[in-house]
Amino acid sequence: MDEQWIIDKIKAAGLKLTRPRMLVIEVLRQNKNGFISADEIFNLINHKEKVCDLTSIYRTLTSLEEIQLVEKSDFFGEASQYRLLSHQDHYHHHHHYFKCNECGKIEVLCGDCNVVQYENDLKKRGFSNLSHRLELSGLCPSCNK
Amino acid sequence: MDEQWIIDKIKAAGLKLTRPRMLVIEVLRQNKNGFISADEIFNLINHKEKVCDLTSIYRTLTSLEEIQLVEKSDFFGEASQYRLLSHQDHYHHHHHYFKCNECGKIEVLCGDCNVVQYENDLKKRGFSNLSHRLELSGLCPSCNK
DNA sequence: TCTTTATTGCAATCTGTTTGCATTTACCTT
DNA sequence: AAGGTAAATGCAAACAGATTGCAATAAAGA
Repeated sequence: MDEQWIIDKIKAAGLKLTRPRMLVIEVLRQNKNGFISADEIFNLINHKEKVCDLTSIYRTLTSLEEIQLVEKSDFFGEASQYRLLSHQDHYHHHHHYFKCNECGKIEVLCGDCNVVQYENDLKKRGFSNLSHRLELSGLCPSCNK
Repeated sequence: MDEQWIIDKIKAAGLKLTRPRMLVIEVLRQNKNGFISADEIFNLINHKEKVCDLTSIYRTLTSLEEIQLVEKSDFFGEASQYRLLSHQDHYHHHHHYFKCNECGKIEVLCGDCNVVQYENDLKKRGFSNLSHRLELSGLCPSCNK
């Protein structure tokens, strides 16, 4: 594992650099930009021999989410999916999601967010502290043939 | 129960007018425009004596969702919530949702949908069959004081 | 190396939901 | 109004995803 900033961030948060954590991070890194479930992480880590418990994976993911290294997505009531936030994500934090109905893959869409207009209208109606989540689905370019 | 169109719709779908179904619909009707979980429905129905099983409530909700009398919402990984679709909803079917972080209530927001622009951009990039779901959260007008 | 405290593995538990199956009920036919 | 049939029910068991308690272990500062 190279990415020093990840290690720095973990240490800065007062968390220990343990084996399960390193394994989880390594899997997340290899899954760059994609989402993956706790169970899938578990299977990838343990496919040769059992080296890490599922419980520890959940706990690791929760910790890493707390220090903003990981983002959790609950997409349409299915098992939660996780992804490693990139260095940039920390500063530019808002995303939209696309899930393909064919291959099931979840993509992060980086683009303009015109929902902000909508939020402004709501503020005028008395709402506050607004945040939102936009989830799209359909067919992704590769399944759309 | 008055609303004849509900009964008509159930019969038209070839479903029987059973007691559990009537009870569930009655609860949903009294909860007009709001979302409610299977468990809450169960408790409302059975608060005096047990007259209907939770299993039947789930099955009823599934059936009613299939014939588009009920809408299901999986909000941020919590228990699924359901609401009765109004007569109009059948014809004008797209909504956005707002969940208050304080009181937990989910509201249906009827308003313009400027996400359509965004979908058009995606179509140009090869995506198709797009649909979306917009979930907002924050403080609702009554909790925002 | 020693000590402390966080973290782990395991088993048990939980919540929300679904399934199998024998019994019951709505409702169509007569 | 009674009877037959397929659909719907209740109950118990199973399920999936996730969390918790606790004793054993391991990371990292002294």
